[in-house]
Amino acid sequence: MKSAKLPREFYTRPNVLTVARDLLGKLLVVPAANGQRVSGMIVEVEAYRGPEDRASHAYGGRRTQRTETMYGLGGVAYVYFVYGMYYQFNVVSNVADIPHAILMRALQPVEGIELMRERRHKHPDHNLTNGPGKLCIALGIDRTLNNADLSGDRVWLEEYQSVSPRRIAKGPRIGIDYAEEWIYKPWRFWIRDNSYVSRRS
DNA sequence: TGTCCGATTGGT
DNA sequence: CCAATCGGACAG
Repeated sequence: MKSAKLPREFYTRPNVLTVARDLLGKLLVVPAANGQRVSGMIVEVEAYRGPEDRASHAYGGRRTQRTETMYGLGGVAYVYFVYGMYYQFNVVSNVADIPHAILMRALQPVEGIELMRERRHKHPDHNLTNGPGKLCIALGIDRTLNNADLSGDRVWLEEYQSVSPRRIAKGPRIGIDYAEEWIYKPWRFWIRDNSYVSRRS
């Protein structure tokens, strides 16, 4: 079957948890410099629901140079830099001025695996894209892709595999110990038993 | 401008 | 368990 980029309407839906779950099984594609497709199936995500979500960068309506991307119309990439060395790739959802976003936490490599191995030097295949920082390295994602339109040709998502609700697991998000009561929201979703899901908690 | 700290990772 | 490593947010 022919793959098509997900339509704008996929991203602009109001419930960020629904959009997050629906991202599982989709293909994230980032062409390399030579045009070669490098891609992975999304197997783990986390939803961030600003402004009420204490874990979100947009908590309390915080609107700065960094968070501005999340206030745009759904269907763009929100890429930011953390811990002095890693990028994180998010998909912005909902309509303009509602700062919802979904973090890609893990992928299952699909295309361009040789290039991923080079970029993730010395790591075995199961460790190429099983974490939010790792998948950005493997796919060559950096801050130049911040605010990139997902209907454009620099980065996009496609239909790939359908995932039945039975196969979707959920639990608390990772690495947000500062988020008070929002720590416990089960807004992390992953494909059950998939060996590329990130391990840490 | 100064301080604090992070939506992580890899090595001890 | 902990260091690496530096930009963002915010106080002053």
